[in-house]
Amino acid sequence: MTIRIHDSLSREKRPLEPLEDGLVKMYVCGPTVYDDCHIGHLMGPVVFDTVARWLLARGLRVRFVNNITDIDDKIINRARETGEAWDAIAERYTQQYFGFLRELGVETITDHPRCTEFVPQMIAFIRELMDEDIAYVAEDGVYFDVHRHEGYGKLAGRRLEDMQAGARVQAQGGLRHPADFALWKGVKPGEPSWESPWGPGRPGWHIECSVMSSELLGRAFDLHGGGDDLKFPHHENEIAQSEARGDGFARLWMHNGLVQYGGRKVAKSDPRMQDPEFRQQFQARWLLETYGAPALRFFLVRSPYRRPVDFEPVNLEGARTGLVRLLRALGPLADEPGTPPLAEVLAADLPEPLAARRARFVEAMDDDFNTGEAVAELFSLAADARAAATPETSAQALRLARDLGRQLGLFEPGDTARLAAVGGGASAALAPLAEALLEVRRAARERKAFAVADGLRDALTGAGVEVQDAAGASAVGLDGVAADGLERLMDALITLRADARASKDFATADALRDAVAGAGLRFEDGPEGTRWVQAD
RNA sequence: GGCGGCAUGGCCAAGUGGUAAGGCGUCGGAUUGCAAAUCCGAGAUCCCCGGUUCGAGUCCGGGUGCCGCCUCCA
Repeated sequence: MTIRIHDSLSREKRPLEPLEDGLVKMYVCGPTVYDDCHIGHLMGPVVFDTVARWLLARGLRVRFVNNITDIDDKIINRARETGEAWDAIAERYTQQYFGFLRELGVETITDHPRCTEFVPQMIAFIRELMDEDIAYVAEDGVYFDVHRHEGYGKLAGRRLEDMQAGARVQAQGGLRHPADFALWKGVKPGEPSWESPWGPGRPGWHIECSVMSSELLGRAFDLHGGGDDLKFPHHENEIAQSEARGDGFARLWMHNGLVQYGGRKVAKSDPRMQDPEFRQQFQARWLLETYGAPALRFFLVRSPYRRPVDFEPVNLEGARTGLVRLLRALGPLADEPGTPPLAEVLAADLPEPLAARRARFVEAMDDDFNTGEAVAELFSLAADARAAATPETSAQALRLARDLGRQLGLFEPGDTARLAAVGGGASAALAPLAEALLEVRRAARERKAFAVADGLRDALTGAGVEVQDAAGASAVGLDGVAADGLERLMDALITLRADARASKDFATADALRDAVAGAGLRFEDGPEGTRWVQAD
C-alpha cells in the first residue's frame, strides 16, 4: 500500500514515506482569530481532516498540528476599533473556530498551538538567524534577508529579479530587498509587546509556523498544508527561515483550492463583499444553518481538494440533495453507531460488483485523496443496492457504502436529523404545523375538494416541505426546508384561507386557523389584510 | 510584465493510449385524482489546429479562452 500525494513544491505526485515509521507528522496553517469565521477558514481543516482520517484508516498514526494566530495586526486593529482587549478578541474567535470544527466533524487535529505561547522559542529562532547574519535589524524590526537564502522563491516559482520588476514591491524602511520580511516587529504605542534582544515587540507572521512546527513535530516532518493563497509569501518564507537555520522542514506540501463564487475568487477586498447578503454566503454560521453541517462537509469532500470550490447556492444545494438521497438509501444504517476499521471492511468477503467498488474507492483515496472518485463509488453502491438480486446483497452494498463513507467523516449517526433541522429554528413550529395541514388536506381530498388539497400541497412544497402520499396516509419530509420556510408557508396559508373565505368554504378556513393555532401561531385579521403572529 | 493552474453533455466533475465514471438539473416512462418521493430510461463530434501511434479526452507542438499568485486573504 502506497499513498501518493501531489507535492506543490516539486509539482508531482510523490509517495508518502513517513520519516518515522508508521507516524505521519503534518502541519496545517490555521486562522488568524480576529473576526467571525468564514468558510475559507474551514476548508483547510475539513480537507486535511479527511486526509488524516484516511491515513489513520490506512493504519498510520497521525500527529496533526493546526496553529492559531492569536497576535497580529488585524487583531490589534480590531481591538483598537472596538475597545475590547486584543486577547479577549482572540480567545472568543478561537473558541468559535473550535466550535465550527466540531460541527463539521473535524476531529483528527491533535495540537492547536497558539502563537503567543511560543514567543521565547521564536526569539531563540530569530537569534540563530541573526548569528548567521541571515537576519538583520532595520528601522522597525528584524528582517529576514532573502538574498542570503539560496532557492528563495522555489515554492511559488519565482525569482527575486522578477519580483523587483513588479511595481507593487518596494523596498522601504531600510530593507536590503523589498521581499525581505519581518521576523520581529518593534512595538508601536498602545500595542501589546514582548521583551526581546531587539527591544520590545511581537513576532512577524511567518516565524510562528516555522517555530511551532519544529517545536511540536521536529525540524523535519512529513506534510505541510494550507490554502493556495498561502504559498506566497507565507509558505515561501517559512521554507526560507527554516532551511536557513538548517532544518529539513516539510517533505511534502499540499495546497487546497480557494473559495470562489461564479468562477471568481472571493477575497476580503472583493467589491462584491460590500453587499451584506453576498458576504453572508461565506460566513460559517450562515452556511451551517442554511445547508447543515453534514451537507457542507459532503460538499467539500466530493470536490477535488486542489481545485477552487464554487459556493454558488446551486452547487451547495446540489450537494445537499445528493447527500439526502444517499442517506435515504442508507435508511436506518445511517444512524447506527460505530465505524468498523477499514482493515476489517477490506477483509470482508464480498460478491461482485461490490468488491470492485471497494477496491476502486481505496485506490482513489490512495491516489492523492481523490475524494471525488471515492464519493462516486458511494453513489454507485447505492445503485448496486437497488439492482441487487437479493435483499442480503442489497444490504451488503449499503453497509459497505456506509462504512466506506464513514472513513471520510460522512454518514455519521444523526446526520439525517441534522439536515432536517436546518432552515432556521422556525422548523420547530414548522413540523407540527405541517402535520396539522396534512390532516386538513386529507379531509379536503376525502370530500374531493382537490383545489384546496392541491393549494395546501403547493403551500407546503413552496416552503421546501416534501409531501409524500403513500397508500393509506400521507407524510411530510422536512429535509429540504428553506431557511425562510415558515414565513413562506404562512404567507401561502393566508392566501389559501382568504380564497376559502371568499368562496364561503368556511370549513377549510377554520380548519386552517385551527391547524395554525396547534403550532403556536395565529392569524390576525385586520383592516389591511391578514398577518400572522406567534401566539402567546 | 513575471510565474503557475485549468479547459470533458445545461451545471459540478472522474478519467493511469484501447470503444467517455458519478452527481445535480432537464426530458420521457412507471406510480399518483394531479403531484412529491421512489424506480426505469434518454442525453457528449472530451476548446481549436497540426503531429506521434494500429488506436489519443489521455502523449508532443502551436493557438484561443478562463482562473489564480506576485497586495489584505484560509
